[in-house]
Amino acid sequence: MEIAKTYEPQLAQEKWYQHWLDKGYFHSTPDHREPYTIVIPPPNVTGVLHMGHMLNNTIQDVLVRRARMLGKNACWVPGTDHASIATEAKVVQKLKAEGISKSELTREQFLAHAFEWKEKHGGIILEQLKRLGASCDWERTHFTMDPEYSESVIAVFIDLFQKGKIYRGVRMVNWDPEALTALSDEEVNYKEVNSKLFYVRYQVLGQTDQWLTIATTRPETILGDTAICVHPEDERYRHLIGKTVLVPLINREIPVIADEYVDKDFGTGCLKVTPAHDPNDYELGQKHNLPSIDLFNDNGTLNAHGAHYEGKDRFEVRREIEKELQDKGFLVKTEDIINKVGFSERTSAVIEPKLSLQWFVSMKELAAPALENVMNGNIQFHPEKFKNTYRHWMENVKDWCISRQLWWGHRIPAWYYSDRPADFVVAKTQEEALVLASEKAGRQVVVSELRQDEDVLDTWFSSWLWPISVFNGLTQPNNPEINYYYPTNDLVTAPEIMFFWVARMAIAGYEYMGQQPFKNVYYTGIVRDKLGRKMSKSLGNSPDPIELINQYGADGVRVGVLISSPAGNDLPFDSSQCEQGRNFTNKIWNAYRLVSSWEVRDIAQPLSSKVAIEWFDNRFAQVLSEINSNFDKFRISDALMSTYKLVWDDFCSWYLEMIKPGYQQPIDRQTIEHTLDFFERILKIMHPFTPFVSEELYHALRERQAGDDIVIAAWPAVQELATAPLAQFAFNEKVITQLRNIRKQNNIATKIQMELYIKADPSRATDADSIIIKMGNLSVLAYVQEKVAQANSFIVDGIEFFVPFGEQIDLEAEKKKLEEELHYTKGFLKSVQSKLQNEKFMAGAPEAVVTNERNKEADALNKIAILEEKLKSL
RNA sequence: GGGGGUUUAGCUCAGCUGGUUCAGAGCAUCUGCCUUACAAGCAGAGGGUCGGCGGUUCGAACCCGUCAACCCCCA
Repeated sequence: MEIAKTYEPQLAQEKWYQHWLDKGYFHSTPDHREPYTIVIPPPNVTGVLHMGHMLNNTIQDVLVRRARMLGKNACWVPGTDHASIATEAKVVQKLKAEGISKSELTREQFLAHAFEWKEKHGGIILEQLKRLGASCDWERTHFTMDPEYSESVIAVFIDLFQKGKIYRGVRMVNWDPEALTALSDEEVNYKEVNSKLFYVRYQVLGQTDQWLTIATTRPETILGDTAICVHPEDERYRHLIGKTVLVPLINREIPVIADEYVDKDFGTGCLKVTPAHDPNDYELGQKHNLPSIDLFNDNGTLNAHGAHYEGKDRFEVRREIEKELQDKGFLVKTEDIINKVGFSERTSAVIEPKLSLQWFVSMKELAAPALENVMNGNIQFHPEKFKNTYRHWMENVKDWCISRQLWWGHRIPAWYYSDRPADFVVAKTQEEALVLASEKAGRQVVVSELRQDEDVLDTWFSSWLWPISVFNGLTQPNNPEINYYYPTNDLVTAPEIMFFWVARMAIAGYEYMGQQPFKNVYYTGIVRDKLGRKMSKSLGNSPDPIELINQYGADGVRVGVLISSPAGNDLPFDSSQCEQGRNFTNKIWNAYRLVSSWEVRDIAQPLSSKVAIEWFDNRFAQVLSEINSNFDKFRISDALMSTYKLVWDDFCSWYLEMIKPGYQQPIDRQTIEHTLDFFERILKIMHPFTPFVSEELYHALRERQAGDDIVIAAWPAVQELATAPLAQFAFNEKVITQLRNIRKQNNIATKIQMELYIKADPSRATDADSIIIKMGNLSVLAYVQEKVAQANSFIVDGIEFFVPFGEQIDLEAEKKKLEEELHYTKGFLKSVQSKLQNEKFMAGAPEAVVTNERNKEADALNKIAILEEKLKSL
């Protein structure tokens, strides 16, 4: 049968993925083997695959596939995250497009729409992962809002509340006036924008014409001022400390206070303090016991404190108040400045710092074991440098605001039984809440009085339980699965979510399992485009991974994203890398074409083949241990590069060429058997990187019994290494390269045979000379006592080689070449000798180093003698 | 403003305890080849004051100091 000249990946991909699924190879259940567990960083349920996922999941699949081949019980748990704010924003948008506004709907109606959306789009991303070849245990697919998962989230909330770790408090939060919710700090993007700095003067009370001028970018908040603050050592304002000034337009009296927080050099050195609308002002307000005046409604319009601006939008008020301040003589001047403003990641609305009643987790104590166990290495970070960042954050950890004013998510299990904020209980169900409320209130509370908190929990409050709850470790403690799979082995994720996810999983792991959730954390880099920009949907610079797979094959893309992606470093992605990956799959495909084309006969084995087999056997062992050690150190791209070179250079360029029979000649049985064995070993170590082509060729290579598939084949064992064949080959390689050079320089075609004379004792002859004869296409290889005149010559490891000149000779060129080499060697000798003549070197350097230098000197002297003699003879 | 990191070939990166791993790899480039597995290929070659300056040392890409550029995180 004719085999295609190029590898066509698509058929193999469908065929083998389905085969693996049919055989249940990815499904894991606890057994006697050592477990190897990875939980996927759950992508947003309605997301689609982007290049970041591609990189991240390829790495996980490589690790899982190798572990499986190493005989471990490999379990890769997939799933999706409900991603409360992102998903809710998408649903709101979709409804808006249909002319439905969220405010028209009840909570139940909205959730019905949301679930419908989730059913339609959820899981798309998981199907895409299958295209990539991800060997997840799909029977274990989880979703962070599955009933049992939700149960564990609520249980943890209740537990932490009972332990006093969850509290309700008024805090300054990032308020999104469009989505009408608080956001975590991580959901706010700060951008530089062009703003105006307004200089506004406040009259000092009791003085006829004394004014104090402040600078602000937010004049609309003037109505909420409750103090003016200056630096205590600022000579300009010292005399005003303790005095009272009047807020412009409304003439409210506020004090002038002093605090070192104020930057004397910014603006006028006077700061207006609006505790309700700025986090720093809030701190100042707390410190100085200032009242807070909240000016805004939730949607960003002004409330009754806004006086005659009540009901108008904050930005409209900014324009109007500028004019009024100007008209009434309060505006001194304005300046253009650039400042940083926070925007909502989801709605792009300008964030309004806002005081509100929210739920918090008190972090300090909870975080302690999670910090300690990363620092002491129980949890290892790869690369290690991220430990510093982690420590810095964990040592300064702040309380975690976990409430979100959304509907899509886990609803906070708090029940209020009156209008007083303190009158609530935390309970799993309404029935339990009723009992607790009655106890707490000291009276019989009735169901109609109970009102559940409207907020849902931050998404991360569910994903921090991921490694535990995918095995139902909280709802069914000590079940066989959690006991077997937990702690998991490796976590592969991006450094951006080190704090909101990795750190919090560690915290939950110690709090609820008394153990770390994973042993290693591998941080991937950010995928960037050629210009170094982060790949993002909004920039439109991210290629569609599925398109790439269609174009280059899944194996090609996997190699493409891994080939230059060291841990923790950004990956500058270019589709040419996928081309390199595709070429690699094609290379091994063609190696198979070659091997399969040979006719096998019972003939004698050529000596060169015997030597080649011995060499490759050892070479394989050598590279395999390199690959293993790179994997152990999580140096995935290095492991890939070693594999790539072993396949391409050692196996294809050297080994196959060495054993290749002449055109239309048969091959002997011994050699082909060894070759098939090598081929199989190579496919095995390729498998984690290129699962499809390796499975395809594994089956093409030999008849396989049912159940003999490479995906579950054993990873090759490391054999003992004989160094002699490797050294011999390295020597021959140099000789062959020199011969090729001579061919090239003298335009001698490959098919023309050459003669080679070696000036050395014939006892130096070895079986390996057959390799030189074959690869150099020599008619003669002979050992001689004297140098050969009229010949190209070269030196390898101190031995002279001669290739007699043919018809055309270029004496001048040969002479020039020798002179250059002589010049270089003399320079080298000089540097070595100057070292040896340096008394300080001789006194300070260790014996071994000195011996080395002496050897270098002797070698150089020898070489110079040979070169000089050769020059004379020309 | 605070913290962390990076700087080695055109690009992306290795380089272990300071010394024969004598500055390396892959890609790209150049030259010659359609040699019967593969032009998605083969063979060969060129290319770097290891960011600058100063120091320690017999010896520095590696240790110390300093300056510079870039990146990330937090505020």
